[in-house]
Amino acid sequence: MARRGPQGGGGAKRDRILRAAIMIFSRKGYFNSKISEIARQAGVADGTIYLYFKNKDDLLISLFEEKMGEVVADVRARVAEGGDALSRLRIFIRNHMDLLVREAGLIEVLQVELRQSNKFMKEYVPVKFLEYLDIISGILEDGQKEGIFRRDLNVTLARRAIFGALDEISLAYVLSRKRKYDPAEAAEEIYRIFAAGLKDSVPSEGGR
Amino acid sequence: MARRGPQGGGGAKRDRILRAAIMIFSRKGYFNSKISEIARQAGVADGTIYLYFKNKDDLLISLFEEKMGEVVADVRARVAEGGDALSRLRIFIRNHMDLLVREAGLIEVLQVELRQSNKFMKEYVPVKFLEYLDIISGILEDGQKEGIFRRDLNVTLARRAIFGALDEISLAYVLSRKRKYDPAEAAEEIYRIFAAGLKDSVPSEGGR
DNA sequence: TCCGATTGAATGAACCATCATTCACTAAAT
DNA sequence: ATTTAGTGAATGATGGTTCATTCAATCGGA
Repeated sequence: MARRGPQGGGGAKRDRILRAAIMIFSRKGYFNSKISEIARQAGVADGTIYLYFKNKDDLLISLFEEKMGEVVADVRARVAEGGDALSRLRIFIRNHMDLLVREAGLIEVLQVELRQSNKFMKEYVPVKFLEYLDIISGILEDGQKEGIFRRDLNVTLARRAIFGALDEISLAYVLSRKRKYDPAEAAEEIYRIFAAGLKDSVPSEGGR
Repeated sequence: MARRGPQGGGGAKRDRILRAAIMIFSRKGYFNSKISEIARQAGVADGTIYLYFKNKDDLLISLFEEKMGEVVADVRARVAEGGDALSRLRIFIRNHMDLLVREAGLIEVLQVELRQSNKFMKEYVPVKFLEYLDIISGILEDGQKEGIFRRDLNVTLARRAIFGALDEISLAYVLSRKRKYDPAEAAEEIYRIFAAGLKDSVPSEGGR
């Protein structure tokens, strides 16, 4: 079970391959990336990759799960430092945007390939990604208990909205080479929108 | 210029192919869809596709531009019926969610392939998609003039946030076969969040 | 210490299935 | 008869995967 390469554990070579894959996948996308390119980038032979990964798909999945796992563990720790739900929401948002700088390649792969993957990996469930979303749910539910957020807020929907907003802004950032805005400022603006949006309510049969 | 098939204009056969492509692309994704499958689905021979489209990429791009063009024109008309910025925002959001039902396949293709396309079509700029985003900007700017939305709102960021939220929720809807929520209700919840979020502000050094 | 044997990681050329694309041909229309 | 739409089998390129072989490290007997 869970045997995954010559040494069995997390070898340096395995990690070199994973890093190379992030680099190549993020540049060209999964389908346009060749195993031989990844091998070259990692400084190993084509065949070596198959000592550590079952096939090309497995390489992508391992990348999703392992790297995303690190990200999730990291955010959890950071968010735990926050006080009330509002400040924790802010930390979460801020952290997400900071990831763009720290882990640009990884984020780029996740953003583009995670969607695609549903189409060609029928069996795969992105566990770690769901955990990431659960962190948001947790904050929202706590906020309701604390009386900060609306009680009738649909948490499932709201967490998706928050993630979607962050994701889309990250995407725009990553794609435009111009870097039109600063991630930290963006985080603050997004925080303001949601902090106000989750808190108060607006007449349901609104404007004219 | 813009010659694109035997009849030159929008033939019925051309449209059959486009519709078949939406169907197949939405099921398997661009790279896993075979021209021969699309041909079979459309009831034409493989070669016929090349009478109407330059190549596989061109088929995808045409699909983006033409179908998205129809969508944009349609939303523009609907939004124009609204009164103030708030009610127009609500119409826009509601319309987006309704599209999920009316144009499920198309939406699915756009959501998944638009991101990918940046990686392998270096020259392609998704004009119609940007127009869609511009509709949101327009609403937001009007809202500022009307004194409904914060003057210091970063419109570029906010429109991305709104689109991102909608897009992510649509994605969840499309992917989960369970249909956990109703698009109309989802639209209302999203509207409430943003209506409140764009309007009021929250102390910038919040929390604690 | 030295040397042959054994082990398993690493290699990369070759294999072969998969499609996108082409084009010689047929059918229909004018 | 000539032109144009449509066909679908054949072609050629591509690239994931395999596996026979090489190489280095470790081991044990003298």
